[in-house]
Amino acid sequence: MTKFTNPAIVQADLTILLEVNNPLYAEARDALAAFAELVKSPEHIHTYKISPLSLWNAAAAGHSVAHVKQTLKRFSRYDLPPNVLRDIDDYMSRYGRIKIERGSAPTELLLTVDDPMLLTELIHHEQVRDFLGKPASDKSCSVNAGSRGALKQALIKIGYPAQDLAGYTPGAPLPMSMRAKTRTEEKAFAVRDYQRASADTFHASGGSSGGSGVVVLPCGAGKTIVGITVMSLVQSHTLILCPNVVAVRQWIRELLERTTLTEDQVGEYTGENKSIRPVTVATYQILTYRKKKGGEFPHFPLLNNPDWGLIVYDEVHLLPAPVFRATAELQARRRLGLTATLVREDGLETDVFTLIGPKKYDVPWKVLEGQGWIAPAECIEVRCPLPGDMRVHYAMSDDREKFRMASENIEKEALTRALLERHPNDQVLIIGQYLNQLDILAERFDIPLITGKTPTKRREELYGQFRDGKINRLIVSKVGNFAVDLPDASVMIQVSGTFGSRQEEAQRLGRVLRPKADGRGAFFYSLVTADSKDQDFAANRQLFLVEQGYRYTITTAQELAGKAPVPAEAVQT
DNA sequence: TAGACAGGAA
DNA sequence: TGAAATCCTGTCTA
Repeated sequence: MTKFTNPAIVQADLTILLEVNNPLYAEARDALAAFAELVKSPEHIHTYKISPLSLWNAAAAGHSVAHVKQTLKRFSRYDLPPNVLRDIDDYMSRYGRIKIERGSAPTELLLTVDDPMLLTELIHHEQVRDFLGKPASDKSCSVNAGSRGALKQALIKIGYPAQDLAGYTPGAPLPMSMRAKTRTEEKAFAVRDYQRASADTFHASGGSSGGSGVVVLPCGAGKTIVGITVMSLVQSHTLILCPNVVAVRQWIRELLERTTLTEDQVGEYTGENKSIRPVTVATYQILTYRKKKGGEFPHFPLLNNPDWGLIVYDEVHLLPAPVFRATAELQARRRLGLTATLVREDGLETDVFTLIGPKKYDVPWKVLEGQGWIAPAECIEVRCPLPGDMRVHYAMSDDREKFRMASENIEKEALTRALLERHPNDQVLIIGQYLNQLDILAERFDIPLITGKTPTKRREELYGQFRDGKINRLIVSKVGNFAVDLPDASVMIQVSGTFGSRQEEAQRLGRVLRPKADGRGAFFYSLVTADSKDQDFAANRQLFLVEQGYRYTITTAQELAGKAPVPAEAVQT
């Protein structure tokens, strides 16, 4: 059936074109998010892509083939191309055809399939056969000891993701529960509905299939609480891995504040402090540390400690490759990945899916905004041209130089000045990629600058002043991407960003999303050089946020000069 | 014995 | 694609 008012055009190459200025746009966007990925988001028509992985994630989340097809039909303008229906059938039905289950002997694992032919194929497949033992029946076959992770990786590589139902080792028991009030301040706190729901879904979904996977929530939505709630469900010794030391300390603080765990039960395992306790919080880096290139990993035994019944991967999108490899060996432990943006720019999404687990739960950021858990935000891309005398030079430069020139465009200085004047009383963070550029801005506007070289003491001092409102402007370099202790602001001005990292943009927006006491919205300005590499990469950076329901207003310096800032509530889509 | 700092890694 | 940040360890100083 053809319905010309529908917003989507589904193409035979598994891409979907979605018309933005259509009454059904928002509904279609939210429905597509379950099984397609946004790849381009120019003003009028957005492009989504259906991939095998996006379909498997959907299947793992419990969406049926019929549901996916139905969704496409509902929003599609034209009849669906027959091959698209076939591909959806084909890919999605593969999820669940191969299962890994517990055998009759305690440690035995079985690979089972729905069709003897498939088993024959696998037993003879070059990339798979080494992980398999003797056939147990015409539909099952033993799995070589220790090959659970490697087998799953090999299977997904040949297009057959395995459903892992073999369950988990319980780990050493650890009775613990959440407190009703925080420990030191005795403030009452309750686990929010979506936090409870993500923990329950992770822990319980489908019986033995529960217990490994990823929960996706924006910064400030309380991912730590999700982790802690899961711990209180699992009740076993737990290893928590974090991207940096500040995050390690934060976890420890939260654990002590919000659970019945005591100091002697929670340990820090970092360069500074190496205590292993029933709950141990470590950095990724200490695991990947090697004395010299190609040497051994002296801290790996921490991972293999048989007591862990649960391993939590904080910011799983930052997981380094060697930890992946180690995780392949840990498939019998429950694994919880936490992240604000599941996307990885290095294409290791498949490894996350296979070795940590499928996406178990996510809530579009806009939904949390609607419930008041995060502040409404307006995203504005402000474009400015290169100065006239730079254009010839720009035209003659190679791509690398072009990006740098466009990023450091001197016109951004005037633009920043205009934006600062526009927000005289707000807490404003300026964030950028190049120290040179930030140095110049810091000097021009007399604003303190924090970079990687700034000693911790000075950082804390400035963060503190900013938090108390003693200063209301701060310039930060890439430190701002990772610093969990960065204070909240209501306005962020991004003067330059990396090549096109979607997760970076999301993390940065997350910084201004904490709900404001007066209920006002936040502003996220991204300064971009018009018609340049900068503009191309900015478009890529925005993808994840557009997928989450944010709309970027594109404007110019001149347009901006004429308008007063609009409260974000008034411009919500 | 804590803190500061340099150097190497990924 | 490149720049910048982080972490861990070892060494030196107070």
